[in-house]
Amino acid sequence: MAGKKSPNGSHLKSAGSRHAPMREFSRSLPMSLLRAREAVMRQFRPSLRNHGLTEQQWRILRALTAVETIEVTELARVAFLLGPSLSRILRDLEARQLIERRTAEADLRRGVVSISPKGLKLIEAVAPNSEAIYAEITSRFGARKLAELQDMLGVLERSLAAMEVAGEGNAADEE
Amino acid sequence: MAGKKSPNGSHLKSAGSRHAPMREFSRSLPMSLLRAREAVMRQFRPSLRNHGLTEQQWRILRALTAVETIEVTELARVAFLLGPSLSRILRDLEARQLIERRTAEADLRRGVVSISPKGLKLIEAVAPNSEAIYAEITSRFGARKLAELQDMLGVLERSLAAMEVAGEGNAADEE
DNA sequence: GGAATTTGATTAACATGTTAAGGGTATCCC
DNA sequence: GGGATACCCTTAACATGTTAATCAAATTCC
Repeated sequence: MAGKKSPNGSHLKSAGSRHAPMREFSRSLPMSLLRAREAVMRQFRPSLRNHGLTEQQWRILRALTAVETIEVTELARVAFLLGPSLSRILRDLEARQLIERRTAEADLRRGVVSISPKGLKLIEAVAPNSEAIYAEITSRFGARKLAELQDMLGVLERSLAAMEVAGEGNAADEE
Repeated sequence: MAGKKSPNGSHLKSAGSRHAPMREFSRSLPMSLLRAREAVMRQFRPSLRNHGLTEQQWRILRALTAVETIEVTELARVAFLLGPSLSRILRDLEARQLIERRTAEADLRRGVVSISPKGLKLIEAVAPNSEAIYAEITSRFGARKLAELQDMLGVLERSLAAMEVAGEGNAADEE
């Protein structure tokens, strides 16, 4: 190892700082959620990468295995991707022949997507490994605690959904 | 509204599908964490945006207010950003004169960063609104439940940290 | 003390996140 | 029935995520 590592590489501010002691940064809810999610995804990424898939591409293919066909808008909702990201990814997945698309006869604006045989084959190659990793995570953290955590996340999500409109007229920061 | 909205825009697969009933996609842990975090960040982004800051830029400035100076590597750890992202953002923040940088005298490889007066002023302009939003979230979800949730996230994180090395030799997916 | 190695930071290249704008269809409604 | 409107999807533009490669500086080790 090069260089004697300084204790932590930073100098704390003197007590006489003129700022309120804001909530310790690393303990904020967004950071907690970000770190937890990253800790989880770090487990999956190598396996996906070995199969030439990104996390988002996997999400899409994975969602497609549950249905015969699905409209683009609905797919965006299910895979939790924004329209522009989805457009790009579908273009690439189609070029790789992992999915098939056509337009709805009844409404030419709508696109309809389905997974291809080649896509299915890929999913089947990756799924066992993913399942094993998921099982290991469940085992380490505890199945009951995992279910409890997901419940809480769901409640949090619904709690905040109510704020969407309520906090719209928040003076101070409007343009 | 245009077009009669189909029930859900997708057609479920027939019961005779040849695939195991993988865990319902939207209930996977990664998706739960992603949706929860997005629900939280959706509350903050508009305010940050009104001040010309992205989420990550805010994280960096926010972290800088807690210290007099900090080395780039340590900042990356605290703000939970990868080196390349941090490099780009620091370049931009420096161009906007929101931060100041120099190199460590003892080790010319290391960069040392601090927030500028202008950066501090910006933080002080944004912080009250962020605090108010955070307080509203806490109030809606419940302070006790929030603390409990963050505990669980911390435990999850540490549970998975142990997997990093253990699962390295996982046959099947190696190159 | 100098070659080999390690380290800190940046750059490169590609994929996605995010917001705004555009283009083609479909619906409203007069 | 045709202009206004709403909708679906895609492009555009810029910022970040992610991995690999690069470059300079510092260590190691002989």
